Amino acid sequence: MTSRTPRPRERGIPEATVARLPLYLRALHGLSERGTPTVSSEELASVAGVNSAKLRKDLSHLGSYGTRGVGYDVEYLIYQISRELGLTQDWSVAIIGAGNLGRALADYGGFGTRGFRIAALLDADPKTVGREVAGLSVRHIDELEDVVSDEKVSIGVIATPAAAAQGVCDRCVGAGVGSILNFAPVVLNVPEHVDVRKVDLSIELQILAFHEQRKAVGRRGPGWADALEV
Amino acid sequence: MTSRTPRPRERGIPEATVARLPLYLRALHGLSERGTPTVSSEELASVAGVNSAKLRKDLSHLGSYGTRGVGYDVEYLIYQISRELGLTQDWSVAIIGAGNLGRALADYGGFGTRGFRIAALLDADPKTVGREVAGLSVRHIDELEDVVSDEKVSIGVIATPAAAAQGVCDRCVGAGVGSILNFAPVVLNVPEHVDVRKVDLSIELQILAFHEQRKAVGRRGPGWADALEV
DNA sequence: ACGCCCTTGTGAAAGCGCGCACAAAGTGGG
DNA sequence: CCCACTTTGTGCGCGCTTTCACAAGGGCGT
Ligand SMILES: NC(=O)c1ccc[n+]([C@@H]2O[C@H](COP(=O)([O-])OP(=O)(O)OC[C@H]3O[C@@H](n4cnc5c(N)ncnc54)[C@H](O)[C@@H]3O)[C@@H](O)[C@H]2O)c1
Ligand SMILES: NC(=O)c1ccc[n+]([C@@H]2O[C@H](COP(=O)([O-])OP(=O)(O)OC[C@H]3O[C@@H](n4cnc5c(N)ncnc54)[C@H](O)[C@@H]3O)[C@@H](O)[C@H]2O)c1
Repeated sequence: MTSRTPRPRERGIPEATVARLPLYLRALHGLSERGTPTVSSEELASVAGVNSAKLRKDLSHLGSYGTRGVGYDVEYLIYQISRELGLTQDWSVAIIGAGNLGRALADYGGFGTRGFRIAALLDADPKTVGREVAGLSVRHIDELEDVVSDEKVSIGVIATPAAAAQGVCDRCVGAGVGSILNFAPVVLNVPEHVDVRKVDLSIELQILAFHEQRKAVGRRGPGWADALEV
Repeated sequence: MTSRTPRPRERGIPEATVARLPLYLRALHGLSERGTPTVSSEELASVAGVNSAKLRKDLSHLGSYGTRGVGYDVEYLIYQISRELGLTQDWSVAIIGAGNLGRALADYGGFGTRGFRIAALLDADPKTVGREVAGLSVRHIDELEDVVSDEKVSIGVIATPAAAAQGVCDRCVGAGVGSILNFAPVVLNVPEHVDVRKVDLSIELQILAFHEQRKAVGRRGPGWADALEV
């Protein structure tokens, strides 16, 4: 019981922690640019918008990289978090669907800054294929398998209409893509070993609407909705 | 104990449930379009990609809208969830920042379909102001307060560069906006009564990279990283 | 009218995540 | 060298979330 765990980083960082590490990383880069050499958990937590105890516990999952009485060395912590997240290597990303969203993503500078390289932008529409976007020529969707294989693409970003998303997803998986970021408003079915994350604007707005309505009901006085009930 | 709760919907639906209701709603709309009259928790859960027990517990927070032995009436459930989320009324949304992302959002049809109306698209750049996007003329950021007040905007979408986001956010809050959807990679500080949700591409990619790296380590055999440790 | 079968709604248990509060550990001053 | 001060790393309890498992409830066939 008192025997300390031999490995600081056993196996498996809590998912909630993983989701916050990029947040810390962003905050640390901000500090780094301002030349700050060290930072306390209190300060860093404040910048990242989280509780300081949570921050410390999160970081403790990577190892003991802080110095008691001092704080964390900014550069060293950036390196450790980056390594843990796998950002010390480059990742090739393919964006499928060169519509409004796909083009905005491709054109977005912030992508490349963290080691993500846009290997290709693909589309099915002949009128869109060949078009130049952000220094990339839009390629035809049938080149997907070649692109994934040649460019070692491991992350696919789906920005096609909802109806086409599952089909595109299947092709990505078949070609060897291991992770998918889905913008289309559908639930994608994938094999066990493939990770999917979704971004859904509409869902976010609906959640905001719910809370907004709650506030409105509060102002109006509770109980008004009873008139609608049977 | 056996006395049934007088109110089916006491007060406060769990946040995790609220976040899934839009998912169910989307699935139900799909079923509705296909003319399906009723659906069981098992089927609906499958379409929405969740566990059926979780679905039933989620729905039970709104009331007892199912029929044992049969399932849920699709249209009725759509209405109940919509009402709970506050989608039976319209919400005015202002998009601030008419760059790549802001224009893509404004041009996105799926926005309006769930009762969200884009009241205005604003920008600070004189070259962008006046430009026509998706039937809207881009207005100057200084009109923000007027727009919010005149159009009863309660939700603000921030699509400006990170450096401008907090300032824009403050102006939104000052003008009376109660909810903010933030695309800029910064943590926004807002008063207690304002809700903020964020969408961050870069974070999503980093989370995917983490898992991708894990898979790679697994294939390569564990323990290889020890060589880097002191 | 009755009983079978299906599905809901929900206790209960297990799991996970959060944050308090504090001991341990390292720094710097005298 | 020692002591006071600062900050980390974490044990612990609490509340939220998920999942199981099943009793209660309702339709439908006979
Ligand atoms: N634009 C937004 O702000 C926004 C917001 C939320 C969600 N979305 C979702 O993102 C997706 C894309 O949105 P958008 O506004 O860019 O749509 P869009 O219609 O502008 O672009 C879709 C593109 O996908 C291409 N495409 C269609 N089928 C394809 C296939 N099988 N393979 C490859 N490409 C194919 C089309 O040719 C088109 O260029 C949609 O699912 C939409 O619901 C968009
Ligand atoms: N494009 C993407 O795919 C993407 C992805 C992830 C995150 N983001 C983030 O979304 C935001 C917008 O991205 P983008 O690609 O559209 O950038 P962009 O540079 O194309 O557009 C930003 C727009 O905001 C306007 N602006 C600047 N200051 C303003 C102010 N004070 N008030 C009003 N408008 C102002 C600019 O004039 C410009 O039109 C950025 O913070 C970016 O980091 C974008």
